[in-house]
Amino acid sequence: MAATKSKQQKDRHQEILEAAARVITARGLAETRISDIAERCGVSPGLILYYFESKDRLLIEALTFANDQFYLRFSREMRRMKTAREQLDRLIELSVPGLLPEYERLDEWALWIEIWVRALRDPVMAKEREVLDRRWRQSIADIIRHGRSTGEFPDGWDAEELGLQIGATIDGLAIQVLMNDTVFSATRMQRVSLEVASRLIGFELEPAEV
Amino acid sequence: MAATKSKQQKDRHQEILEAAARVITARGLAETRISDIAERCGVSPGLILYYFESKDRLLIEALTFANDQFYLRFSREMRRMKTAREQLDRLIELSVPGLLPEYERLDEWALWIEIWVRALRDPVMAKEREVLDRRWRQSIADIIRHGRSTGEFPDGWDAEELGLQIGATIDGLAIQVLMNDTVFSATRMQRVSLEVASRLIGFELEPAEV
DNA sequence: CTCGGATTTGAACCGCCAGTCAAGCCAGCA
DNA sequence: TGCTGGCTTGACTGGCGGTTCAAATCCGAG
Repeated sequence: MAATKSKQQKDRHQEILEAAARVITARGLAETRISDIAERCGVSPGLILYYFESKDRLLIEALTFANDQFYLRFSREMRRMKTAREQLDRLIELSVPGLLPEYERLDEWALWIEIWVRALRDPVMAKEREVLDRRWRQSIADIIRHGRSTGEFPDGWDAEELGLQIGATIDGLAIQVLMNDTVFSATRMQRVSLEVASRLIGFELEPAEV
Repeated sequence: MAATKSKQQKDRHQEILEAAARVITARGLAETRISDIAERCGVSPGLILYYFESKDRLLIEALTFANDQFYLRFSREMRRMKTAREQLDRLIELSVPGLLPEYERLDEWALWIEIWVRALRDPVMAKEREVLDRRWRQSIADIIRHGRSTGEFPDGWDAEELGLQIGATIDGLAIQVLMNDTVFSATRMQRVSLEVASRLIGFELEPAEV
Protein backbone atom coordinates (compact mmCIF):
# COMPACT_ATOMS: atom_id res chain seq x y z
CA MET A 1 0.00 0.00 0.00
CA ALA A 2 2.27 2.69 -1.22
CA ALA A 3 -0.42 5.34 -0.96
CA THR A 4 -1.18 4.96 2.73
CA LYS A 5 0.51 6.86 5.43
CA SER A 6 0.40 5.98 9.06
CA LYS A 7 -1.79 8.10 11.27
CA GLN A 8 1.29 9.27 13.05
CA GLN A 9 3.01 10.40 9.93
CA LYS A 10 -0.02 12.39 8.88
CA ASP A 11 -0.21 14.08 12.27
CA ARG A 12 3.44 15.03 12.23
CA HIS A 13 3.10 16.32 8.73
CA GLN A 14 0.26 18.59 9.72
CA GLU A 15 1.90 19.59 12.96
CA ILE A 16 4.95 20.77 11.05
CA LEU A 17 2.85 22.67 8.52
CA GLU A 18 1.03 24.42 11.31
CA ALA A 19 4.26 25.34 13.07
CA ALA A 20 5.73 26.58 9.80
CA ALA A 21 2.72 28.78 9.10
CA ARG A 22 3.01 30.32 12.55
CA VAL A 23 6.70 30.98 12.21
CA ILE A 24 6.24 32.54 8.78
CA THR A 25 3.47 34.75 10.13
CA ALA A 26 5.62 35.87 13.01
CA ARG A 27 8.99 36.32 11.30
CA GLY A 28 8.31 36.49 7.57
CA LEU A 29 9.28 34.05 4.88
CA ALA A 30 12.74 35.50 4.46
CA GLU A 31 13.57 35.11 8.14
CA THR A 32 12.17 31.65 8.60
CA ARG A 33 14.76 28.97 9.33
CA ILE A 34 14.21 25.27 9.45
CA SER A 35 15.50 25.30 12.99
CA ASP A 36 12.81 27.83 13.97
CA ILE A 37 10.11 25.52 12.74
CA ALA A 38 11.72 22.56 14.47
CA GLU A 39 11.94 24.47 17.71
CA ARG A 40 8.28 25.42 17.49
CA CYS A 41 7.45 21.72 17.17
CA GLY A 42 9.79 20.78 19.97
CA VAL A 43 11.65 18.55 17.57
CA SER A 44 15.09 18.34 16.02
CA PRO A 45 15.85 20.14 12.75
CA GLY A 46 16.68 16.92 11.01
CA LEU A 47 13.16 15.68 11.41
CA ILE A 48 11.70 18.47 9.36
CA LEU A 49 13.56 17.24 6.33
CA TYR A 50 12.51 13.71 7.06
CA TYR A 51 8.95 14.78 6.37
CA PHE A 52 9.54 17.33 3.63
CA GLU A 53 11.90 16.93 0.77
CA SER A 54 13.18 20.47 0.99
CA LYS A 55 12.65 23.73 2.78
CA ASP A 56 11.17 25.31 -0.31
CA ARG A 57 8.48 22.67 -0.68
CA LEU A 58 7.61 22.94 2.99
CA LEU A 59 7.21 26.68 2.79
CA ILE A 60 4.89 26.51 -0.18
CA GLU A 61 2.81 23.81 1.43
CA ALA A 62 2.65 25.76 4.67
CA LEU A 63 1.40 28.85 2.91
CA THR A 64 -1.41 27.04 1.15
CA PHE A 65 -2.17 25.01 4.26
CA ALA A 66 -2.77 28.15 6.30
CA ASN A 67 -5.06 29.49 3.64
CA ASP A 68 -6.98 26.24 3.45
CA GLN A 69 -7.53 26.33 7.20
CA PHE A 70 -8.88 29.83 6.99
CA TYR A 71 -11.11 29.04 4.05
CA LEU A 72 -12.55 26.00 5.75
CA ARG A 73 -13.62 27.91 8.83
CA PHE A 74 -14.93 30.65 6.61
CA SER A 75 -17.11 28.51 4.38
CA ARG A 76 -18.46 26.61 7.35
CA GLU A 77 -19.61 29.95 8.74
CA MET A 78 -21.13 30.95 5.43
CA ARG A 79 -23.26 27.85 5.29
CA ARG A 80 -24.79 28.64 8.65
CA MET A 81 -25.93 32.10 7.63
CA LYS A 82 -29.28 32.65 6.03
CA THR A 83 -29.21 36.06 4.40
CA ALA A 84 -26.69 37.16 1.84
CA ARG A 85 -26.30 40.41 3.67
CA GLU A 86 -25.20 38.60 6.80
CA GLN A 87 -22.73 36.64 4.73
CA LEU A 88 -21.34 39.76 3.14
CA ASP A 89 -20.97 41.49 6.48
CA ARG A 90 -19.11 38.56 7.88
CA LEU A 91 -16.88 38.23 4.84
CA ILE A 92 -15.85 41.83 5.19
CA GLU A 93 -15.38 41.49 8.92
CA LEU A 94 -13.01 38.63 8.36
CA SER A 95 -11.19 40.52 5.63
CA VAL A 96 -10.25 43.51 7.72
CA PRO A 97 -6.80 42.88 9.16
CA GLY A 98 -6.79 42.95 12.93
CA LEU A 99 -10.44 43.78 13.33
CA LEU A 100 -11.35 40.64 15.19
CA PRO A 101 -9.51 40.20 18.47
CA GLU A 102 -9.18 36.47 17.98
CA TYR A 103 -6.50 37.04 15.40
CA GLU A 104 -3.08 38.47 15.98
CA ARG A 105 -2.08 41.68 14.28
CA LEU A 106 -0.03 39.99 11.61
CA ASP A 107 -2.54 37.54 10.30
CA GLU A 108 -3.67 35.91 7.09
CA TRP A 109 -2.88 38.99 5.11
CA ALA A 110 0.77 38.94 5.95
CA LEU A 111 0.85 35.46 4.51
CA TRP A 112 -0.92 36.63 1.38
CA ILE A 113 1.74 39.18 0.66
CA GLU A 114 4.38 36.51 1.08
CA ILE A 115 2.45 34.36 -1.37
CA TRP A 116 2.32 37.16 -3.88
CA VAL A 117 5.96 38.02 -3.77
CA ARG A 118 6.89 34.41 -4.14
CA ALA A 119 4.36 33.73 -6.89
CA LEU A 120 5.99 36.44 -8.99
CA ARG A 121 8.92 34.16 -9.75
CA ASP A 122 8.05 30.68 -8.59
CA PRO A 123 5.72 28.94 -11.05
CA VAL A 124 4.64 26.34 -8.48
CA MET A 125 3.58 29.03 -6.04
CA ALA A 126 1.95 30.95 -8.88
CA LYS A 127 -0.25 28.01 -9.72
CA GLU A 128 -1.22 27.44 -6.08
CA ARG A 129 -2.01 31.09 -5.68
CA GLU A 130 -4.31 31.11 -8.64
CA VAL A 131 -6.35 28.28 -7.17
CA LEU A 132 -6.62 29.95 -3.78
CA ASP A 133 -7.59 33.22 -5.35
CA ARG A 134 -10.20 31.80 -7.65
CA ARG A 135 -11.79 30.08 -4.69
CA TRP A 136 -11.97 33.34 -2.81
CA ARG A 137 -13.50 35.32 -5.66
CA GLN A 138 -15.91 32.46 -6.17
CA SER A 139 -17.10 32.85 -2.57
CA ILE A 140 -17.96 36.46 -3.14
CA ALA A 141 -19.77 35.63 -6.34
CA ASP A 142 -21.71 32.93 -4.49
CA ILE A 143 -22.89 35.43 -1.92
CA ILE A 144 -24.08 37.74 -4.66
CA ARG A 145 -25.90 34.98 -6.48
CA HIS A 146 -27.47 33.89 -3.23
CA GLY A 147 -28.60 37.43 -2.55
CA ARG A 148 -30.16 37.67 -5.95
CA SER A 149 -32.03 34.42 -5.54
CA THR A 150 -33.54 35.65 -2.28
CA GLY A 151 -34.30 39.06 -3.73
CA GLU A 152 -31.94 40.88 -1.38
CA PHE A 153 -29.75 42.07 -4.24
CA PRO A 154 -30.87 43.35 -7.62
CA ASP A 155 -29.81 41.73 -10.84
CA GLY A 156 -27.02 43.47 -12.63
CA TRP A 157 -23.49 42.76 -13.69
CA ASP A 158 -22.11 39.29 -13.90
CA ALA A 159 -21.60 37.94 -10.39
CA GLU A 160 -18.13 36.66 -11.26
CA GLU A 161 -17.11 40.09 -12.43
CA LEU A 162 -18.38 41.65 -9.24
CA GLY A 163 -16.53 39.03 -7.24
CA LEU A 164 -13.36 40.13 -8.94
CA GLN A 165 -13.97 43.82 -8.41
CA ILE A 166 -15.03 43.57 -4.80
CA GLY A 167 -12.26 41.12 -4.05
CA ALA A 168 -9.68 43.43 -5.54
CA THR A 169 -10.99 46.41 -3.62
CA ILE A 170 -10.80 44.50 -0.37
CA ASP A 171 -7.27 43.45 -1.21
CA GLY A 172 -6.19 47.01 -1.77
CA LEU A 173 -7.84 48.32 1.34
CA ALA A 174 -6.47 45.50 3.45
CA ILE A 175 -2.96 46.37 2.40
CA GLN A 176 -3.51 49.93 3.54
CA VAL A 177 -4.75 48.82 6.92
CA LEU A 178 -2.05 46.23 7.35
CA MET A 179 0.70 48.67 6.52
CA ASN A 180 -0.54 51.87 7.83
CA ASP A 181 -2.39 51.59 11.07
CA THR A 182 -2.26 55.31 11.76
CA VAL A 183 -4.10 56.90 8.84
CA PHE A 184 -6.53 54.24 7.83
CA SER A 185 -8.15 52.34 10.64
CA ALA A 186 -9.67 48.90 10.63
CA THR A 187 -13.18 50.14 11.32
CA ARG A 188 -12.85 52.65 8.56
CA MET A 189 -11.91 49.92 6.16
CA GLN A 190 -14.93 47.96 7.24
CA ARG A 191 -17.19 50.89 6.49
CA VAL A 192 -15.60 51.67 3.15
CA SER A 193 -15.64 48.04 2.03
CA LEU A 194 -19.32 47.74 2.73
CA GLU A 195 -20.02 51.01 1.02
CA VAL A 196 -18.15 50.07 -2.11
CA ALA A 197 -19.74 46.63 -2.16
CA SER A 198 -23.22 48.04 -1.80
CA ARG A 199 -22.61 50.48 -4.58
CA LEU A 200 -21.15 47.91 -6.93
CA ILE A 201 -23.79 45.30 -6.20
CA GLY A 202 -26.51 47.90 -6.11
CA PHE A 203 -28.29 47.35 -2.82
CA GLU A 204 -29.42 49.91 -0.31
CA LEU A 205 -27.09 50.31 2.65
CA GLU A 206 -29.35 50.23 5.68
CA PRO A 207 -28.44 51.82 8.97
CA ALA A 208 -25.33 49.92 9.88
CA GLU A 209 -25.96 47.20 12.38
CA VAL A 210 -23.36 46.49 15.05
CA MET B 1 33.56 70.29 3.89
CA ALA B 2 32.10 67.22 5.39
CA ALA B 3 28.77 67.71 3.70
CA THR B 4 29.98 67.86 0.12
CA LYS B 5 30.34 64.93 -2.16
CA SER B 6 32.28 64.95 -5.37
CA LYS B 7 30.31 64.84 -8.60
CA GLN B 8 31.79 61.46 -9.27
CA GLN B 9 30.70 60.04 -5.97
CA LYS B 10 27.16 61.19 -6.53
CA ASP B 11 27.08 59.63 -9.95
CA ARG B 12 28.38 56.32 -8.69
CA HIS B 13 25.87 56.37 -5.89
CA GLN B 14 23.01 56.82 -8.28
CA GLU B 15 24.43 54.36 -10.77
CA ILE B 16 24.50 51.69 -8.09
CA LEU B 17 20.96 52.48 -6.97
CA GLU B 18 19.75 52.16 -10.51
CA ALA B 19 21.51 48.86 -11.02
CA ALA B 20 20.14 47.59 -7.73
CA ALA B 21 16.59 48.51 -8.68
CA ARG B 22 16.95 46.66 -11.96
CA VAL B 23 18.36 43.57 -10.35
CA ILE B 24 15.62 43.53 -7.72
CA THR B 25 12.98 43.91 -10.41
CA ALA B 26 14.44 41.05 -12.37
CA ARG B 27 15.31 38.57 -9.62
CA GLY B 28 13.38 39.65 -6.57
CA LEU B 29 14.68 41.02 -3.29
CA ALA B 30 15.35 37.59 -1.84
CA GLU B 31 17.53 36.56 -4.77
CA THR B 32 19.49 39.76 -5.07
CA ARG B 33 23.18 39.45 -4.25
CA ILE B 34 25.66 42.24 -3.90
CA SER B 35 27.72 40.62 -6.61
CA ASP B 36 24.73 40.77 -9.00
CA ILE B 37 24.47 44.49 -8.50
CA ALA B 38 28.21 44.92 -8.91
CA GLU B 39 28.16 42.92 -12.11
CA ARG B 40 25.34 45.03 -13.49
CA CYS B 41 27.49 48.11 -12.85
CA GLY B 42 30.56 46.48 -14.32
CA VAL B 43 32.32 47.02 -11.02
CA SER B 44 33.81 44.91 -8.27
CA PRO B 45 31.63 43.77 -5.36
CA GLY B 46 33.81 45.55 -2.85
CA LEU B 47 32.94 48.91 -4.33
CA ILE B 48 29.27 48.51 -3.55
CA LEU B 49 30.05 48.45 0.13
CA TYR B 50 32.36 51.38 -0.27
CA TYR B 51 29.32 53.45 -1.21
CA PHE B 52 26.71 51.85 1.02
CA GLU B 53 27.19 50.89 4.60
CA SER B 54 25.32 47.64 4.25
CA LYS B 55 23.32 45.59 1.81
CA ASP B 56 20.13 46.24 3.73
CA ARG B 57 20.46 49.98 3.51
CA LEU B 58 21.24 49.80 -0.17
CA LEU B 59 18.16 47.71 -0.86
CA ILE B 60 15.86 50.09 0.96
CA GLU B 61 17.34 53.08 -0.80
CA ALA B 62 17.08 51.34 -4.15
CA LEU B 63 13.42 50.60 -3.61
CA THR B 64 12.54 54.18 -2.78
CA PHE B 65 14.83 55.47 -5.49
CA ALA B 66 12.97 53.52 -8.14
CA ASN B 67 9.69 54.84 -6.88
CA ASP B 68 10.98 58.39 -6.87
CA GLN B 69 12.06 58.04 -10.47
CA PHE B 70 8.63 56.83 -11.45
CA TYR B 71 6.89 59.55 -9.51
CA LEU B 72 9.01 62.24 -11.06
CA ARG B 73 8.18 61.23 -14.59
CA PHE B 74 4.59 60.85 -13.60
CA SER B 75 4.13 64.28 -12.05
CA ARG B 76 5.96 65.93 -14.92
CA GLU B 77 3.39 64.41 -17.22
CA MET B 78 0.53 65.51 -15.01
CA ARG B 79 1.61 69.09 -15.14
CA ARG B 80 1.48 69.07 -18.92
CA MET B 81 -2.11 67.92 -19.05
CA LYS B 82 -4.97 70.34 -19.01
CA THR B 83 -8.09 68.41 -18.14
CA ALA B 84 -8.50 66.28 -15.04
CA ARG B 85 -10.00 63.58 -17.16
CA GLU B 86 -6.83 63.33 -19.22
CA GLN B 87 -4.83 63.15 -16.04
CA LEU B 88 -7.00 60.41 -14.64
CA ASP B 89 -6.80 58.40 -17.83
CA ARG B 90 -3.06 58.65 -17.84
CA LEU B 91 -2.77 57.76 -14.17
CA ILE B 92 -4.75 54.61 -14.75
CA GLU B 93 -2.80 53.81 -17.89
CA LEU B 94 0.41 53.97 -15.92
CA SER B 95 -1.06 51.93 -13.10
CA VAL B 96 -1.94 48.91 -15.18
CA PRO B 97 0.97 46.49 -15.04
CA GLY B 98 2.37 45.73 -18.45
CA LEU B 99 -0.11 47.84 -20.36
CA LEU B 100 2.44 50.18 -21.84
CA PRO B 101 5.03 48.49 -24.01
CA GLU B 102 7.80 50.74 -22.75
CA TYR B 103 7.84 48.85 -19.48
CA GLU B 104 8.90 45.29 -19.00
CA ARG B 105 6.43 42.76 -17.66
CA LEU B 106 7.77 42.87 -14.13
CA ASP B 107 7.69 46.55 -13.43
CA GLU B 108 7.03 49.03 -10.67
CA TRP B 109 4.42 46.83 -9.14
CA ALA B 110 6.78 43.99 -8.48
CA LEU B 111 8.85 46.44 -6.49
CA TRP B 112 5.80 47.57 -4.56
CA ILE B 113 5.09 44.08 -3.37
CA GLU B 114 8.67 43.78 -2.22
CA ILE B 115 8.27 47.03 -0.36
CA TRP B 116 5.14 45.81 1.35
CA VAL B 117 6.56 42.52 2.48
CA ARG B 118 9.58 44.23 3.86
CA ALA B 119 7.66 47.05 5.49
CA LEU B 120 5.71 44.50 7.51
CA ARG B 121 8.71 43.93 9.75
CA ASP B 122 11.26 46.61 9.02
CA PRO B 123 10.35 49.93 10.64
CA VAL B 124 12.66 51.92 8.39
CA MET B 125 11.03 50.52 5.28
CA ALA B 126 7.62 51.01 6.85
CA LYS B 127 8.27 54.69 7.31
CA GLU B 128 9.58 55.10 3.77
CA ARG B 129 6.59 53.26 2.41
CA GLU B 130 4.17 55.50 4.19
CA VAL B 131 5.71 58.56 2.61
CA LEU B 132 5.62 57.08 -0.87
CA ASP B 133 2.07 55.97 -0.44
CA ARG B 134 0.80 59.24 0.90
CA ARG B 135 2.36 61.00 -2.06
CA TRP B 136 0.57 58.69 -4.44
CA ARG B 137 -2.84 59.08 -2.82
CA GLN B 138 -2.25 62.81 -2.77
CA SER B 139 -1.77 62.76 -6.52
CA ILE B 140 -5.15 61.18 -7.04
CA ALA B 141 -6.76 63.67 -4.69
CA ASP B 142 -5.11 66.49 -6.61
CA ILE B 143 -6.60 65.27 -9.85
CA ILE B 144 -10.02 65.18 -8.27
CA ARG B 145 -9.68 68.66 -6.84
CA HIS B 146 -8.47 69.92 -10.17
CA GLY B 147 -11.45 68.32 -11.90
CA ARG B 148 -13.79 69.97 -9.45
CA SER B 149 -12.24 73.37 -9.96
CA THR B 150 -12.72 73.09 -13.72
CA GLY B 151 -16.22 71.74 -13.34
CA GLU B 152 -15.39 68.38 -14.89
CA PHE B 153 -16.16 66.51 -11.68
CA PRO B 154 -19.05 67.15 -9.31
CA ASP B 155 -18.51 68.00 -5.68
CA GLY B 156 -18.96 65.14 -3.30
CA TRP B 157 -16.95 63.20 -0.84
CA ASP B 158 -13.69 64.42 0.53
CA ALA B 159 -11.03 64.27 -2.17
CA GLU B 160 -8.54 62.68 0.21
CA GLU B 161 -10.97 59.92 1.01
CA LEU B 162 -11.58 59.27 -2.66
CA GLY B 163 -7.86 59.20 -3.26
CA LEU B 164 -7.58 56.47 -0.70
CA GLN B 165 -10.44 54.44 -2.11
CA ILE B 166 -9.44 54.73 -5.73
CA GLY B 167 -5.83 54.10 -4.90
CA ALA B 168 -6.71 50.98 -2.98
CA THR B 169 -8.88 49.68 -5.77
CA ILE B 170 -6.11 50.18 -8.27
CA ASP B 171 -3.71 48.39 -5.93
CA GLY B 172 -5.97 45.39 -5.67
CA LEU B 173 -6.67 45.19 -9.37
CA ALA B 174 -3.01 45.61 -10.23
CA ILE B 175 -2.13 42.63 -8.09
CA GLN B 176 -4.63 40.53 -9.98
CA VAL B 177 -3.17 41.54 -13.31
CA LEU B 178 0.39 41.13 -12.18
CA MET B 179 -0.22 37.67 -10.81
CA ASN B 180 -2.78 36.28 -13.06
CA ASP B 181 -2.35 37.23 -16.64
CA THR B 182 -4.78 34.61 -17.91
CA VAL B 183 -8.09 35.50 -16.27
CA PHE B 184 -7.82 39.21 -15.84
CA SER B 185 -6.21 41.11 -18.66
CA ALA B 186 -4.50 44.48 -18.59
CA THR B 187 -7.07 46.15 -20.80
CA ARG B 188 -9.84 44.79 -18.66
CA MET B 189 -8.21 46.30 -15.61
CA GLN B 190 -8.00 49.60 -17.40
CA ARG B 191 -11.70 49.52 -18.15
CA VAL B 192 -12.70 48.46 -14.65
CA SER B 193 -10.47 51.04 -12.98
CA LEU B 194 -11.99 53.83 -14.98
CA GLU B 195 -15.46 52.57 -14.33
CA VAL B 196 -14.95 52.37 -10.58
CA ALA B 197 -13.29 55.77 -10.53
CA SER B 198 -16.11 57.37 -12.46
CA ARG B 199 -18.66 55.88 -10.16
CA LEU B 200 -16.86 56.88 -7.00
CA ILE B 201 -16.09 60.39 -8.19
CA GLY B 202 -19.47 60.70 -9.85
CA PHE B 203 -18.75 61.78 -13.40
CA GLU B 204 -20.28 60.46 -16.58
CA LEU B 205 -18.15 57.96 -18.43
CA GLU B 206 -18.15 59.12 -22.01
CA PRO B 207 -17.56 56.84 -24.96
CA ALA B 208 -14.07 55.57 -24.28
CA GLU B 209 -11.42 57.43 -26.16
CA VAL B 210 -8.23 55.63 -27.25
C1' DC C 1 10.88 -10.83 24.84
C1' DT C 2 12.76 -10.10 20.13
C1' DC C 3 13.03 -8.50 15.73
C1' DG C 4 12.55 -5.03 12.10
C1' DG C 5 11.05 -1.06 10.26
C1' DA C 6 9.71 3.52 11.06
C1' DT C 7 10.97 7.64 13.55
C1' DT C 8 14.13 10.79 15.68
C1' DT C 9 18.42 12.74 16.85
C1' DG C 10 22.41 15.79 16.55
C1' DA C 11 26.76 16.25 14.77
C1' DA C 12 29.23 16.98 10.60
C1' DC C 13 29.49 18.81 5.92
C1' DC C 14 29.53 22.23 2.60
C1' DG C 15 28.42 26.02 -0.33
C1' DC C 16 27.25 30.60 -0.15
C1' DC C 17 27.66 35.38 0.56
C1' DA C 18 28.02 39.86 3.34
C1' DG C 19 31.45 42.34 4.86
C1' DT C 20 36.80 43.39 5.56
C1' DC C 21 41.19 44.74 4.17
C1' DA C 22 45.65 45.55 2.33
C1' DA C 23 47.27 46.73 -1.66
C1' DG C 24 47.08 49.02 -6.23
C1' DC C 25 45.42 52.80 -9.33
C1' DC C 26 44.66 57.30 -10.95
C1' DA C 27 43.82 62.34 -11.26
C1' DG C 28 44.93 66.62 -9.93
C1' DC C 29 48.26 69.56 -8.17
C1' DA C 30 52.59 71.70 -6.93
C1' DT D 1 57.92 64.36 -11.50
C1' DG D 2 56.46 62.94 -7.17
C1' DC D 3 52.93 63.45 -3.59
C1' DT D 4 48.21 63.03 -1.76
C1' DG D 5 43.82 61.41 -1.19
C1' DG D 6 39.98 59.51 -3.03
C1' DC D 7 38.56 55.34 -5.76
C1' DT D 8 38.76 50.50 -6.97
C1' DT D 9 40.06 45.87 -6.70
C1' DG D 10 39.72 41.01 -5.48
C1' DA D 11 41.22 37.73 -2.34
C1' DC D 12 40.01 36.36 2.18
C1' DT D 13 37.11 35.12 6.26
C1' DG D 14 33.67 34.13 9.34
C1' DG D 15 29.35 32.65 10.17
C1' DC D 16 25.13 30.98 8.88
C1' DG D 17 21.93 27.54 7.59
C1' DG D 18 20.18 23.79 4.44
C1' DT D 19 21.07 19.15 3.88
C1' DT D 20 23.07 14.50 4.87
C1' DC D 21 23.87 10.60 7.58
C1' DA D 22 25.03 7.12 10.84
C1' DA D 23 23.60 5.96 15.03
C1' DA D 24 20.01 5.73 18.71
C1' DT D 25 15.32 5.06 19.98
C1' DC D 26 10.71 3.71 19.76
C1' DC D 27 6.87 0.75 18.78
C1' DG D 28 4.03 -2.83 17.20
C1' DA D 29 3.70 -7.54 15.56
C1' DG D 30 4.73 -12.20 16.31
